[in-house]
Order: sequence, then C-alpha cells, then structure tokens
Amino acid sequence: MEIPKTYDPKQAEESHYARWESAGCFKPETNRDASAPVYSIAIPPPNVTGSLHMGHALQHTIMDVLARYKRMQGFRTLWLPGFDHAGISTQIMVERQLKKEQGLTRHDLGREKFVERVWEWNRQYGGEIRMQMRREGASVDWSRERFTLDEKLTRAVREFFVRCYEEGLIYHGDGMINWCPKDQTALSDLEVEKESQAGKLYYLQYPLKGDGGRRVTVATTRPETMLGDTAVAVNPDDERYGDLLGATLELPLMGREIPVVADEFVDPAFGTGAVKVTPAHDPNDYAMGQRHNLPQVKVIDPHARMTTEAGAEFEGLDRYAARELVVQKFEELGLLEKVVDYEFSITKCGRCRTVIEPLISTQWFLKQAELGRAPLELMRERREPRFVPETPYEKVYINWLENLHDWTLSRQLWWGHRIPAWYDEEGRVYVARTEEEARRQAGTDKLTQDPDVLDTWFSSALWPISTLGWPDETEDLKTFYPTSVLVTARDIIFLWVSRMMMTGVKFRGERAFDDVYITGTIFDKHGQRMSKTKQNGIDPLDVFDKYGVDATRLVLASVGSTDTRWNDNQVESYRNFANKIWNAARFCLMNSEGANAATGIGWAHDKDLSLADRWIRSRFFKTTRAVSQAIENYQFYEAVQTLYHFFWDDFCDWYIELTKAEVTLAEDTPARRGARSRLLTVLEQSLRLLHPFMPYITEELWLRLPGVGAEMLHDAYRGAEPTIMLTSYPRFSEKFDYKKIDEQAESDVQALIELISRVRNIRSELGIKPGEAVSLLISAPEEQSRALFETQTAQIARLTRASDTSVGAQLSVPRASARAALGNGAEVAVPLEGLIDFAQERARLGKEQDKLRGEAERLEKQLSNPQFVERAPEEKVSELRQRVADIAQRIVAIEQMLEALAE
RNA sequence: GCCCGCUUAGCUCAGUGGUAGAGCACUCGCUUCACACGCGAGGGGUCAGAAGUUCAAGUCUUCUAGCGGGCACCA
Repeated sequence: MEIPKTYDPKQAEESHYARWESAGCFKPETNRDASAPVYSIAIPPPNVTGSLHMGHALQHTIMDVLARYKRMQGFRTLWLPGFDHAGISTQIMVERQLKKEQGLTRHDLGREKFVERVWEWNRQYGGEIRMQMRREGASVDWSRERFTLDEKLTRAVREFFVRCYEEGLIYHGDGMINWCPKDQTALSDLEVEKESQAGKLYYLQYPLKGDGGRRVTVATTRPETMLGDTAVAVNPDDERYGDLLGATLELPLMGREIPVVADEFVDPAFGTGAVKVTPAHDPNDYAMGQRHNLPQVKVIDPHARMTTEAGAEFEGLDRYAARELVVQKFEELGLLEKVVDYEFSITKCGRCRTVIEPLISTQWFLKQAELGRAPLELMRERREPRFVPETPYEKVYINWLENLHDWTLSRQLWWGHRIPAWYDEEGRVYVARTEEEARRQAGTDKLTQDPDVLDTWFSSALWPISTLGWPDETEDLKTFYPTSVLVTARDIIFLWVSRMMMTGVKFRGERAFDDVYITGTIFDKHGQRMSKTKQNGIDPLDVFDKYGVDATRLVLASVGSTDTRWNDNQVESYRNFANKIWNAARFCLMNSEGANAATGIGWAHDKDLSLADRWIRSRFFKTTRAVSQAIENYQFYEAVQTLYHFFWDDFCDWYIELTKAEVTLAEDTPARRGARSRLLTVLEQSLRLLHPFMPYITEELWLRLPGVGAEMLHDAYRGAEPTIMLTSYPRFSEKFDYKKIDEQAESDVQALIELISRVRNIRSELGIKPGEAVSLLISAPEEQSRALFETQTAQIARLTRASDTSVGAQLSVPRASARAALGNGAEVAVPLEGLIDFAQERARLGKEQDKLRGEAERLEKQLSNPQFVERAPEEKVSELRQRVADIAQRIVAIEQMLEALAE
C-alpha cells in the first residue's frame, strides 16, 4: 500500500463528513438499542449573520468531543443544530447593506419587503455557517436543524407569551427603559453596556423662590435634562438643607416652580448633597418621582432631540447641542457655579454603541423575578445545574437570580417574533395564540396587531424545549429533555443560561440541562480580545487550512475553560502529532502483511505476549481509564495530554521500537504475524481513543487497517456501515479488566528504559559517533533483573546500537569504561579502550553523584525528623526509606567506579 | 463600594498537601531501513512577595503588590 510520508489533512477532511452524514451516523435513530442511555446537547444557536469565529470553534469542539465519546459508548446521542434570528443585529446588518447597495432605508422598502429581504440574507449566510460546521467535523443531526423563527418555534414563543400574560407575569404598560436613539428601539438591561468616560460635572444654581437671592446648587453630568426637572432632592438627615424641606425653587430657564423633597436615595457626601430630579429621563429619578408623586416632563424625544416641552429655544435641538446652550445660558445668568472634570460611566447600545437615552415608554414587560424563583430554589436545594468550572460561575448565576428586574420584552424592530397582542379600535388589548382567538375574545375582527417584535432572547429562552417540539408532547421532548450539557461562553449566563432554566423549570418542571460548561475566552497573542473592529481575529478556517482540523481541535479542547492567548506554535505541535500518528500507522501498514487488526493481541492470551506487549497493554488500559475519567469530568486538557504522551512516548518511542525487530522479520513466520497483529491492534484501539478529538485522521487510518469491518461496531450500531465513529470506545472496568494492568511489566520496562537511556547518555556525553558500535557489560546481582536483561539483550543492543551485550551477576569491567549505576544494584559499563578521557568520565560520574547526594541529603533530613516518621502515613515513610536505600546503593556504586578510574 | 479570578521555565499553559511538569523556543549530536512536522542527549524555575497552619505548602489561611473580570453606584 502506497502511503505518503506526510499527512495531508485536507484529503481526509474532504472524504469522510459527507459519508458519515448520509449514512445517518449523526442521528440518534442509528442506535438500535431500545434501552440505550440518552445523551443530548442543544447547540447554542449561532447568529446567521457573519461567520463562525474561534469562540464557536471552541464550543463546537467541546460539544463534538462529548457527543462522539458518548456515541461510541452506545448512548442514544443527539446533538441538535440550529440558528438564531438575532433580531437586532441581523436587522442592522441588512439595513446597512440596503443603504450601501441601494441607498434605501427599511421604511422606503416597507415592512413586508424588508422582512423578505432579511429572509433572503439568512438563506445566503446560513449556508456558509453550515459549511463551516461540517468542516469542523461537528457531528450534529442536520435532520433536526431548527431556526428560532420556524413556524413550530414561533408557536412555542406564543405559547410562552400567552401563558405568562394569563398568569400576570407579562404586562403592558409604562416604564423607564433603555432607548437607542439610532436603532429606534427599546433594549433590555442586558443589551446595553457601561463604559467609563471622561466628562464634566456641572454645578448649577437654582434660586429659592421669594427668598432674597438664596440658591441651591445641584451637580449634574447632563445639564440639558434640567429642562425636565420637577424637584430637587436632599437627604432627610442632611442638616445643611433641613430648613429647605418643602421649600419651592424656581427652575431657571423654565420658570417652573419645583419643590425640595427629602429622599433616602440621596448621598449627602456626593456633589453638593442636593440632586436635581428628572423623572422622565433618568431611572433613579423616575423611581424618586414615583415615591414623591412628581410630574414627568418629557423634554427629550426618541431621536434624542429636545421636545416642545423643553421650550421654544430648545425644541428640535440635539441633546448635546442643548447641553451647551443650557450651560451657556446658566453662565449668562450667573447661575453656573463651576465645571469640573469628572470621570463617569455612560450606557451605550450593545450593538451600535450609540449613547442610550433612558425614556419613559409604553412597552411589554416580564416579571422576571417571579420566573427566576424556581431555578434559584433548584440551585439552592439540589445544586442544579452543575456549573463547570464551578467557581466563579455558580455564584455569578445565583447572584443574578437573586437580583432580577423586570425584562423589557418589546422591540421596535421588524425582524423577529411579532408580539401576539391585538388592539381594537378603542385601544383595548387582546393577547392570544392566534389572530382568530383574539377576534373571538374581542368579538370583532377589526383588530390591529401590535407592530413590535419580541427580544431575541425571548425565543432563545425556549431553545432546549422548543427545538424538541414543545408545546407538543413529542417523542423527542420525552426522550431528550433535559439535555445533558450546555456548552457556552460566560457572557450569556444571564441573557440565556438563566432564562432557559426559567422556562425549562416552568414548563417541564425540571432543569434544562444537567451541566453547564463555560468555555474560556481566546485572546490574541497580546492578550487583547479578538474583535472585528480591531481586526485581530483569527479565522478558524485559516487555521484549518494551515494546520488541519484535527490539530486545531486538539488545541481548542486543551483550551477548554481557561482564558488563553492564541498561539500558532501550539497548533503546529499538534499538527506534528497528527503527522506522528500518520507515520506510526504508515509503519504498521507497511508491515501488515499476514496481520489483522481484529484478532491480534486479543488482550487476553498472556502466554503469547512478550514483555513489551504486556507493558503496552497495561499502559493502554491506564490511558483508557485516565482519558475517560478526564472527559467525564470535563478535563479536556488532561485527556489530550494523556493521549498525546501515550501515543507518542509509549507507543511510538518504545513499543514500536521494542517490537520492531520481530515485526520486520524477513520471513513470514507465526511470530511475525503475531507481532504484526498485536501492533495493529494497539494502533486500532488507540485510534478509537483518539477519535472524539481527531475524527478525520482516525477515520482515514482506521478504514485502511486490515481486518476492520462492521463486526467491530458497537452492539447498538449493528448493521451500520463500518466507521470508527460507531465502534465502541475502549473502556476499563475495575472489575473485569484489572488483570490487564500489569505493574510488574511496567516496572520491568521502566528498568529497561533506564538502562537504555543511561547508555545513550554515555554515548552522547562522551561523543561516541552514532555509527560506532559499542559493547555493553551489564552486571545485575539480583536474579530477577538479571533475568529481565538477559531476555531483552536483543532489544537493548538494538536501541543502544551495541554490537554485543553480556549480562552477569558481577562482570569484571575494564578500567577504561564509562559506567552508570542502575536500580536494584545493577550497573552497566561501556568499555571504551582508547576512546575514553578519564578526567572527563570522572567529571561525568562526579556530577551524577552530586545530584544523588543532594537528593539523599534532603531525604535523610526528612527521615531523621521524628515528627515525620511518627505522623506521616506509614507507606509514605517506607517509600522514602526505599528511595534512600536505592540512592545510597547507587552512590556507593559510583564511588567504586570513581576509584577504578583513579590514577 | 461589594464580589471573584489570575500571577509556575524565554513564550503559551498543566499541576487542589508528599521527589516542580508539557509543548514551543534554546544547546549538542544524527540523511539510525514510519516520521527532519523526525531521532537521541542536554541546559533552564528561591512556583509574584510576606507571614501563618502542617511532620510536610506551588497546592490550605491571612495580608501586600501587579494584572484581569463581574455586580452596584456614579445626581
């Protein structure tokens, strides 16, 4: 079989996904075992706009590793894909495109045509993301793909809305909301961002009515809002203002009379201790206004321009122009006390970065605090869901649920779920699942539907249940809910995670997911957040092209839940690992004549197994156990490291090398066939272990192995096409497989490795050319190690490039030898007559002895501490004693070697 | 203001009480019949600092410094 020397990831990436997909490998129905346990994940639906970034690739890798792992274990596995309509951001992008290409606004087009255009956009970009996900190898069930605006999901949204309305959780009314003057819509508290900014604090003086010239000074960052002031508030305990309570001030520029009120909210230590109150344009002032029954004077309109109520001089002015004019007028009137530099935080629209204008507006609201109560109890009583990592996310989640505010649901947009509310000609509202139902309620068909749409996150909140068919009691819903894990980024714990828990608990009576895995953030190499505006993002597709999907997945799995700076070196090293796998398989395949991956080692017939076989089997099962535990505990870095070192160090560096002589025998003997088959079996099993992380290369190689076939599939997938993804994942059972862990074989091979390494060290340090053969004299006074070395002389000779190797209890060693002390009193000598520099060799041994003495000193100090001997566990103490004895023995051995070298 | 996280080899990061690790980078030697995306051998860390608990601390506690994050407030 011709196999290229270097692995080409593209070839494998193009070969397998379509086959897996068309064979139905991703569908849970492929699992024929009716009693199979269930594993399910609902993907965080990406926005259709734009393309996938590294954060998506990270989440998808984690989910795919879990899905493939569970699938191979025989779980009925569903990873459900889908997309989010992402109301505001999608609408903004299409509007931008419309402006750029045709110079039109959405209003020029009209609602219907505009929405049709957004659908068109979705069809175009959705395809791109599907392509990217296929490239990633994501084993999602495309037949169950969902979109938040699908008819069925829309039904779920209406059901959610109507039920909450009927229960009084949703209401229609006035409230102080975040308004984006550019996007012309209300926003929830979670869709706005605080930003700190350098600005000014203006000290304005308001004259007291009637009293000869007395003034009260208020401090403000927004002088233009004074036009809407309807009071000044002071703290009731503030003695400076005690006599002013109930007094009346004359509001400059407006001439309006406003009262001085007392309110606990006011902090006497801040500013002047007197606060101007603008109930119509500030959330805190709004609340104060309600407490004191103050009028609300709206002076700023939805375009952030001043209204008629702001007065003729200001009407129509932009808020910032009005600010300058107000300040100028105060200065002219001598009422501007001072202006100081001041850093404050400003609220901006999360999408367009426009400064938010708090406005009183009629909107739909959800009493989130009531919906949040059940999830909070679930967390407190049963600690569900389980957050990974637990800190800090569990606390973050709890804190959020404890402080819930009403959620502004309505958006003045066109792209999204239309609010299921209709108004009759008198303005009475009817909330219903359908227009017909609303008509029946109203007793008329002259109804107008509310023009607004719902916050995108309202439909997202239903994702785990709506995608499975809710409100219908579908088989999928019964089978796959609650989902097993949610894998997502930390910035949407409030926006999304908590809300899915609310709807899940409300409508299904239980958690939406068992676990919540929060991924880390990937920064650029300077530690900066990747962003489009900074143009410092790394496109996953570019990395796939450069290093291959499998290598990239290993990096992403290793990143897991830690924040990391992106580093190409890391990908390169895993690319090299993929190549290592490729070449190890290449070696096995080049030597596979007469062999079979299916029957080889059998893992059982001990009498046929060499020391190396027993050793690799033991290493393999320890690896299997460690990797499974790591995946179960979401310790992906640990899993990857374990696999990497097992494959590279144990399998390639030692097993292949130790068995090479037998595997490459010229004659086709039973011994050669057996060795080859065992080698193939280890490879085949290793590929299975690697498959969840590296789906492409493992499939590519697995299919080439002689002897693989449909009979190797997991019982649950009987009858399916042969593919590694449906084989059973190797497992280690403490009860049945404990005999496969062979500590004797492990310590024997460890001794062998030490011997070989010491000889190689001698060769290297003494500058003996690689081509130059040496002789080895191995003295092993203990029977057992002597037997070990005797049976392994061929391997020892091969790996140290020795021409002859003698083993004995106590061999006499020529003075001109380089020597090394080994365990169990053994030692190895390399006679080097004429090649050895005595001084250099003494120095080498001296260095080794110093190292050992340092360690012995430390250990003896510890052992001589009676407290340690008394209080430390006995096994610790005896372990230490044994080590000290071993080191002492080696020190003595080296001492003798040095004496023999003495002039 | 409250809460939280991080600080380990030049770089990116593992390591939740018992001999300080990996990859990359670095040094030396190798066209050794799977692989130079490789093989072999090396060098490199007072685990941010201080105090404490413990027989034993990178690991637990407290404090300090630097960096980062979340929440509240910001008139």
